[in-house]
Amino acid sequence: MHRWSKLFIPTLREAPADAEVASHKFLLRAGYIRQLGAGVYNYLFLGQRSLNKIIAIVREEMDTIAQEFYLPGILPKEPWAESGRWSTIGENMFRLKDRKGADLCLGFTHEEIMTTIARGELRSYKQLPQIWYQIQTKFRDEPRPKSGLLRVRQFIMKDSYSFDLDAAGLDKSFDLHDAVYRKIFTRCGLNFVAVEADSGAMGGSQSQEFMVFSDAGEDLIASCPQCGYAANLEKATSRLEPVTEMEPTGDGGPELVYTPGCAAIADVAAFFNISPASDIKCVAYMALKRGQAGRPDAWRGVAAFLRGDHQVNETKLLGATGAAELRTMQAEELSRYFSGPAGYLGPVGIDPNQQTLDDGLTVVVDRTLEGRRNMVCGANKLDYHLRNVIPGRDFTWTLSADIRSVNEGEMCPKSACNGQLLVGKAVEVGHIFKLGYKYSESMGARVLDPNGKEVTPIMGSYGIGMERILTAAIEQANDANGFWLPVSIAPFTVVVTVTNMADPSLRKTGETLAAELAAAGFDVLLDDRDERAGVKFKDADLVGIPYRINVGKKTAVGQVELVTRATATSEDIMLAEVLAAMKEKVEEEELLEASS
RNA sequence: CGGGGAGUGGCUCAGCCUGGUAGAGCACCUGGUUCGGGACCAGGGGGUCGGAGGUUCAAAUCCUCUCUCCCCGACCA
Repeated sequence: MHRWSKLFIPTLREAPADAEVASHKFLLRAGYIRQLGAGVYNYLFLGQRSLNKIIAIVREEMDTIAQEFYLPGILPKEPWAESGRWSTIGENMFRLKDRKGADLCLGFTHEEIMTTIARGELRSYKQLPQIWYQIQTKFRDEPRPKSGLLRVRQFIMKDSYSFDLDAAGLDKSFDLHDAVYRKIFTRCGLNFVAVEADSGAMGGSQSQEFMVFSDAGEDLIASCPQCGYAANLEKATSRLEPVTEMEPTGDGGPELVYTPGCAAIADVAAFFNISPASDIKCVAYMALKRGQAGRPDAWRGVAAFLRGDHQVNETKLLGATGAAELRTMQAEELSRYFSGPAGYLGPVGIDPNQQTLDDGLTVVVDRTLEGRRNMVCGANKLDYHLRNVIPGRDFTWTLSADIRSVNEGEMCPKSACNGQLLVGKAVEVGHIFKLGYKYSESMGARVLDPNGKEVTPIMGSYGIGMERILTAAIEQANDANGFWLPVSIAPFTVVVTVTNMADPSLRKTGETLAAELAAAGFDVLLDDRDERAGVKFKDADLVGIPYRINVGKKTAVGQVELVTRATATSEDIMLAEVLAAMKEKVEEEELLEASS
């Protein structure tokens, strides 16, 4: 049992002006955390207590499929140089030098380090599979830390790594993680969804994120309410309604039309009286091509063409082109690749590269343009557009790919489903993905297979952000007065609020009740502060404890109030029945979690 | 890195435009009265106004530089 009067729980009546999102405000107001710097926080008593519970759940579940390690947070340069990431990660890695001048960095993720262990020790297929994990502090010099604990520069991560003999083995390790992650998030009371995610330009065949819907989230998720399809917008696809094509004019060939002042899609659509879906828009990028085999990096022009009512998805475009980075073209670059001004760029008359990211202009068209007819596009000439343009007949491209973001309301991509997609913001709490051979290959991890042949183990990498779990839990369960956590991760299960400590009988009843609850195994906080009842109620509502027992006037008739924070409901209960009632409450909650 | 905003007791903020040597509410300490939804009265402690430089008789206030934090974007294995 803990006594509030002896604890450091610095609640705030008002949220600091810096806090914007709900979880940030409440973590501060409830005395869970205090800020030390941008994206760097002190975790105080309640915050640490909750995190410890989260960690315990993660550890307990991970132990069913993996072995816990603990790797250093301060790391030498060499493994990173071998994998190539010392140079590709860039500014997000905290770097430092030791007294001898040797390069070091702070742990950002541990693929390289785990791989050094694997290559040093694993010799035979008989030793596979291996799944190794750790729960450890990670350091990332984020360009923009934000939203309290949501995006920080130091955080606690459960990261695991699997080593398998072949792809089938990796599938199994991946599926084990999928199942365990679902258990973990369920036990933490999160209302989560598993979504398909982009696996990045660096190989990797499958990637899945675990998301909790919240407006504080930084990712956009497309989901189908009918069939359960869900994907990160970076990956999501959809089916489109058929488009009514325009009738050709004149001889049906491209026709130059004077369109003064019509640089924006809306202007063009209005001028021709067409839907933006019949217009072709152009977004011009410079793409960074990584130099192969010691050759230097180079910026190459990329023109993306897609429907006027669609938006380029830069993650998809990165994947389609294999570029390392994208940025939009600047005026002087536009004039190098195009003859016309911005607003009048079009695909007709352009000579696309044969090879992606070669010297000239790489032309990428969105798949939805293929098969379309009689479209309108810029004429690469100020104040002129072309109509009757047919992709394939009137222009060609370097490659055609899905490079657009789906929009809410489009049809679910599953052919058997006719649901309409929803798009919502979400917080990423976990990510599992199949790495492939990138690290094992580059760093020389090898084992002998049953035939005595040397083979490279295939890897997977899996992460959970501890603070993200806490943050997401708060985001999904708060009101004007505070928040409530699931019993499993709350710092305390129940707070016993003695409404008036000056009354010896109330004090004694509260003490006895709290002791009984503690003896029965509940995490009990006794609010024995010499404060007015109103102050105690406000604090109790604020700090995330799911249940409260008010020891007040009704003790005269042998009763206390049991308040359920989530529903803000109160029931009068005989003192003798409190233990049973609390057990019932907690069991109900666990059942609810288990069935979700 | 681009754009915007903010740094004044622990918190929320006023004062700045138009220089004259710092205030309110909450919090804190003491005493008293209260005691079921952030009480009241009285007394009290606490601030080199983010930092450096400059202008001036005089700077929280004007000027220059700088640091930090927040928001939008870029970015985010």
